[in-house]
Amino acid sequence: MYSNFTVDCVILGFHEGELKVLLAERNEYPFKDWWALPGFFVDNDEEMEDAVKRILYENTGLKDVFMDQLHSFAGLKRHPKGRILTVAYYALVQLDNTKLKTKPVTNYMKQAKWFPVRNVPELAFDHKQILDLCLERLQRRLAYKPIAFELLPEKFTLTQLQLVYEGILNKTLDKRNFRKKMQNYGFLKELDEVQTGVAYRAARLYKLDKRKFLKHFQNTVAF
Amino acid sequence: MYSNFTVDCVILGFHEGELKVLLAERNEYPFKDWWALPGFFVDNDEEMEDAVKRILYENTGLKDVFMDQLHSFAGLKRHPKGRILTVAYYALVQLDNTKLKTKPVTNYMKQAKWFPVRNVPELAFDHKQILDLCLERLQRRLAYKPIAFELLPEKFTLTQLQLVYEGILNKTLDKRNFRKKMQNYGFLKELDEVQTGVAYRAARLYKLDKRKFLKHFQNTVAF
DNA sequence: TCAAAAGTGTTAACTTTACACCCATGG
DNA sequence: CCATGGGTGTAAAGTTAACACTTTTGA
Repeated sequence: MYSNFTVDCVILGFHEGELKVLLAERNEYPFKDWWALPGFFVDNDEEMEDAVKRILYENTGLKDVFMDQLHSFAGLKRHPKGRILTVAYYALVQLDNTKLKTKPVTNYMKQAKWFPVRNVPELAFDHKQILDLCLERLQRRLAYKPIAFELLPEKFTLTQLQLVYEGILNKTLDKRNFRKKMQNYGFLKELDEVQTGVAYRAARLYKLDKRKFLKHFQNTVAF
Repeated sequence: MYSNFTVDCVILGFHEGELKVLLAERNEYPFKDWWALPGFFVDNDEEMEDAVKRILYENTGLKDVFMDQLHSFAGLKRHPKGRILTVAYYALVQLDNTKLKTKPVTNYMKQAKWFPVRNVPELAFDHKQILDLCLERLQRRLAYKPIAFELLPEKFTLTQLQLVYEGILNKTLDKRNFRKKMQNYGFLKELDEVQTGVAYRAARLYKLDKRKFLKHFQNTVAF
């Protein structure tokens, strides 16, 4: 039994040097055949976060991902059938090649597909607005939440980390300054391992020390 | 005709060197006689922001105040009668002595009263959680939204401004450093006026140049 | 041996922090 | 003339920004 409100998910991954968002092609009116953020009604006896997890699983096959609430939208005209309140979330997944193939298992959508966040097709409802808000928030939260790390595998190189920062901030950064700053924070653990399978000099791998990260940023506000 | 969701408002003002929140004493079950954030069901044909404005007006007699959405709460157990989704907002008002007297005009509450934000009575529902989240958000947003200025009259002294910053950040700041920094930003207009009615040297008055403020902070993110 | 990306240091500009006294005013 | 808060500068420490070349590796 469905409640009267929905959740919509901005599911983000990082692939080929780009930030990507998972969109679903709708198979239902209104906006049939349009691309939209994955979302659906929350069940009556279901916690909102569990609905987000369910939608995430239905669309990507993934569980246990980082998520955070974004904003709620309840405009009287946002849905042609009358006001439907939606609570927007974002979720960050570790996209590798094995996870690129999506397999939507519901019948209210035809397919799901990853798009570069700054090059999406026209979206249903107010979903473009939701996506834009999400990107703006990520830029701010990047400074005090482990957002970049949730988009990367457990072990990563500094170049990969820099590319994620650049993708979210939508600008290029200086390599030396970036590495110096990251290493000075003290929450990166340098591993005794290097990349494998590359045709050039293999880069050192690092891990996030989440305890130190959170400690570092828990009280970071202006002044 | 009411919709099935509510808005709850963290209404904040600044008075006597302290950040204060307006609380309402409930006159209805559940939580009859408890203090709570002002809030109510949104009407079916009413925009959510208009509901917030309505509640604000009912509780304070004020219109045209700064407000912003905070977060939505939809826990299955947050309301004893079953899940009721609420969208929490905060609103910032310019509290002067003429506005301190509150006059709730609804019958679902007995009275409204201003409390220091860090010394509130036990609150109904999950309202303490909402208030705490609000204070945390304000600390972050203070750095890039004109929050402090919305709590002050149009013309204010630098000491008043510093007190607001201190109230929100919940710590004391160095007077010289604060003034230097604020004046360097360049968004304060120094007026040719000074305070009146004080028994000591009158302080210079300033105004916010909102255009310059927004320009200054529109692109402020880490790196 | 070449192509590709890894890795590395210094300097100048700017920002932040710490700190204490004299001044102007009204009562 | 005194109590109260208004107003002001400097130096040291820390952070950010700009900038280019050598090294390692696998194919």
